[in-house]
Amino acid sequence: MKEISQAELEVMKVLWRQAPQTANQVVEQLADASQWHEKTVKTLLNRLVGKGAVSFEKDGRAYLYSPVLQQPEYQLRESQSFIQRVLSGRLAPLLAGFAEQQQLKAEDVAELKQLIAKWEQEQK
Amino acid sequence: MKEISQAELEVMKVLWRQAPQTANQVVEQLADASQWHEKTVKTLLNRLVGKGAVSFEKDGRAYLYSPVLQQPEYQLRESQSFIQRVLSGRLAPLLAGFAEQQQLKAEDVAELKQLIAKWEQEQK
DNA sequence: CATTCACTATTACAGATGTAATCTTTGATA
DNA sequence: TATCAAAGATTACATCTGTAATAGTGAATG
Repeated sequence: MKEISQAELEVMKVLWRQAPQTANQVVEQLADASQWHEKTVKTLLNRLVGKGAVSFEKDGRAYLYSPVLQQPEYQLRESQSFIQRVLSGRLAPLLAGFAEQQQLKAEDVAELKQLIAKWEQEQK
Repeated sequence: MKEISQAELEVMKVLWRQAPQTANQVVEQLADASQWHEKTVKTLLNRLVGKGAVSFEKDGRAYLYSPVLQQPEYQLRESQSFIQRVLSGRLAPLLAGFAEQQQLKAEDVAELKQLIAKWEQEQK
């Protein structure tokens, strides 16, 4: 799988929220947030198909697009490469970055606690 | 400060380990690890100077290069942007992935606990 | 059935990036 | 002092990216 660019990632996010979707559905969602022209979004969709990250099936005149690459896999892969490349293999600086942004919500903390509990179970 | 590309980052890492260094010192360290031609490394150094991430002072015929952008700042900035761009501001999915791959280390968990403790302090 | 739309496919083009090669300058050497 | 060699500066060139515009095609409409 080829690398996915930043602009392409925004398109993937839309497809990850819901799939399949027509090009126009994707365009609409991105028009709000990003000011992108319809043609731009369609180019990005095409490139993603070329890269094997998105597939489509015909539905009459239009196509229905779906992600091939799934978000959890993408996030894991990118995180691992980011941690190696930028953080020299250490997760801690990333957590620190998170802390400084002060954007932890109660819900997140609960989730993190659960993760820790599970992890500690497995260590025994 | 402009973005630093992946190849440029490798040059920064060498300068972060030690500074100042001549172009040739940098070249030598990268020749081992990366197969880069001398000219390539010098181009990267130049681009980094152009981007304001590296400075130099003359030392006779050669230049001595030093990082302007420091590694901790770079790591923090990149981490925050990565958290937003790739993780949509949420840490849990990433950690879940790591846990699943048994890549979560005790050190990471300790850091995570601290993060949570700090958060809980702030809530009071 | 001919024409027009609405889609997709193809093409465009400038700036960034990877990866060097060539040009210019200047200190070192014969 | 004239020449050479090594540093940095400039130029090169294919890809990738961001951001569209234009061309082609088949389904819907008059």
